[in-house]
Amino acid sequence: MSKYDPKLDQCFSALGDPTRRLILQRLARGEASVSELAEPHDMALPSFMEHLKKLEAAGLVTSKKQGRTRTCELAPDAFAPAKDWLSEQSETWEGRLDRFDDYVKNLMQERQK
Amino acid sequence: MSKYDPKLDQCFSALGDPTRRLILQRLARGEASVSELAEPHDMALPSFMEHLKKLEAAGLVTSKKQGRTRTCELAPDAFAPAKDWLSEQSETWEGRLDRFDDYVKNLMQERQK
DNA sequence: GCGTTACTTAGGTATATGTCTAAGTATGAC
DNA sequence: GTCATACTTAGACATATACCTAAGTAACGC
Repeated sequence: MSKYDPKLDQCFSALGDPTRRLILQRLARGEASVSELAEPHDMALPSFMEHLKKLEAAGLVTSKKQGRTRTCELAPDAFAPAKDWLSEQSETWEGRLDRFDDYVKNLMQERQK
Repeated sequence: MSKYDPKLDQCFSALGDPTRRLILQRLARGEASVSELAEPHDMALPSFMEHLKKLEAAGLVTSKKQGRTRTCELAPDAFAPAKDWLSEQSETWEGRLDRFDDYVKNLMQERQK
């Protein structure tokens, strides 16, 4: 049973922003430098860096600096914790004991329309 | 290819809060009234209702009021959009053309240690 | 070494978020 | 009809978030 995990807060919150999801979609195709990543986003660089910082804090992205260039990469198994949590809930839902009851209840309501 | 979808913002943001994830975990086991849901949370009811409102806005929860009681339920396929987005990224990542290159690069780095 | 590039740090602002208390409203029970 | 129950609405507040500009710093490249 999944207990409360503060890392999931950061992970899902990070995913809740369109800019950050676009960064992840880009990184899914391969590593990139900060300026490469920033280029399509109409945003000042410091603002953009904040997004990268959150992705890294959430464990979704890793980065290393070589010379003056920072290269970012999708973290290995970046999405596993999020996917696992979601799957666990889906499975609980699908395995509910009262599922048949609900099914019947809905059917009855449909007929009354 | 997934374009920018504002519904995913709400969905992932909703998941980024521990109170809301606990609500969803509870609802995965079956429907419940607002007060049943609120009971384990040490929080004023109006504050708690805000969380429910966000879950509903995100399409994760549905609710109907019968008399003075509002019953909440996990939305059908609540987690599908989130799971789909995550899976799409994982697949892109796993299918990268340069994956073998990376593998070799990592191997070389390991040997230098 | 000097200018250019690629970030970084500092500090500011506006809006959103998560919480509260106090005061509704609508139902159900007696 | 009156009282308790189950939310709801309204309004306040503190912190977090998403952005900005301006001014660093630390490599390259000639």
